[in-house]
Amino acid sequence: MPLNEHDNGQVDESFVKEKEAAFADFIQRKGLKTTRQRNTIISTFFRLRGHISVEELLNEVKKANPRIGYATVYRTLHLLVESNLVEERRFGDGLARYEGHSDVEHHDHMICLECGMISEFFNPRLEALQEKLAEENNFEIYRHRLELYGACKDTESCAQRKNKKAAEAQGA
Amino acid sequence: MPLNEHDNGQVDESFVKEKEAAFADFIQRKGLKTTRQRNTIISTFFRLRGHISVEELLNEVKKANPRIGYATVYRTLHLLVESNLVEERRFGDGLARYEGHSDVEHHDHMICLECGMISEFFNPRLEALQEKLAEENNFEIYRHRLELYGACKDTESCAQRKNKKAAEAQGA
DNA sequence: CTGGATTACGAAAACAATTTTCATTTTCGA
DNA sequence: TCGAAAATGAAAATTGTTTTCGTAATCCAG
Ligand SMILES: [Mn+2]
Ligand SMILES: [Mn+2]
Ligand SMILES: [Zn+2]
Ligand SMILES: [Zn+2]
Repeated sequence: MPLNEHDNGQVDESFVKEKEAAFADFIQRKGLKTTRQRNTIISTFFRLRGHISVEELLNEVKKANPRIGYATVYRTLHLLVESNLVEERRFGDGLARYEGHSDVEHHDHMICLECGMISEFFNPRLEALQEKLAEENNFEIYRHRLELYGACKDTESCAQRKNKKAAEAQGA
Repeated sequence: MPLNEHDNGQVDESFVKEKEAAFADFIQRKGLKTTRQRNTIISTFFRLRGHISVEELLNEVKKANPRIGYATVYRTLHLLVESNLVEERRFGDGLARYEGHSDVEHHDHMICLECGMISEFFNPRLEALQEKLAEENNFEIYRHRLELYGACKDTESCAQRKNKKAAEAQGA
């Protein structure tokens, strides 16, 4: 079951330019070198939406430059994470996913196990409660991850699909 | 109420017996066979505390029977998970960990990135709040995971160790 | 008790995601 | 422009886990 993003829509150019500049800055500060490949990769990455796997990214990158390989994509993603422009996610399907949108504002995820939809949410009370619990345990939080796995109850309901499956299993 | 990893106490025999019986039941119901190896593995597993990796378990198992191999340990752990006697966890270090204690009561985790300590907590308000947020998003939760990554602030403080490291990085 | 179909075992091979190696190319400051 | 340092890409290596396959153990019908 692929974790699909049901989100089309365009990314605006100024956003991409901003990220490219921030990455260039990071590269500079670290004394690394600007390369054609890295530029292609980050510019491609920030034009994509959602939670992108390495393979997805490489496929897109290859459209611009088919000679770019896995290693460089992996390496560049590590740099993006190190520069705080991108966050790595793992939703339990065995592959790393990367997201660079929503400006590194923290958020958590709900993952529909039926259709793969991933939605994001943020709730200050929830965050505060975590801090409170950490405090009580004499613990200092650097970061956290909260993932809700389940099914959407929307139109065409994934939750219903799940029930049907359960019923079939009974009958069998 | 954090049960921490460095807890040494003994596991009481009745607990182990109970789990062995429950597993035997499961094996029976599924029409599988009772084997010496599986018995060794589960009996070893339930005598261990904490969040056990496959390698840790295999090492212990080999003390009882050195001929048991990885494949059987993996296979038996899958059965334990399927039977709901054990839960699989992944705390981001790339390996699966298994826990069978605390009677499958749900709980979440705080992981100290300095000393590796894992403590467990449960808070009904936090759980309720998640349900409320799911409801608002028209989402049905099957399960969730919440992990707080950070540092303990106890004696000898891991948090302090972290600060020292940061200071050194500055100085360099 | 068996016989023998069924299931399990274990060593090794296969896998999948990711990292590393290494020969070659590119970058960039002196 | 030169050359040290860094980056690239193809391929090999690594890591955690799963599968294969020949052999062995289980267990129930007879
Ligand atoms: Mn997200
Ligand atoms: Mn736990
Ligand atoms: Zn859905
Ligand atoms: Zn600690």
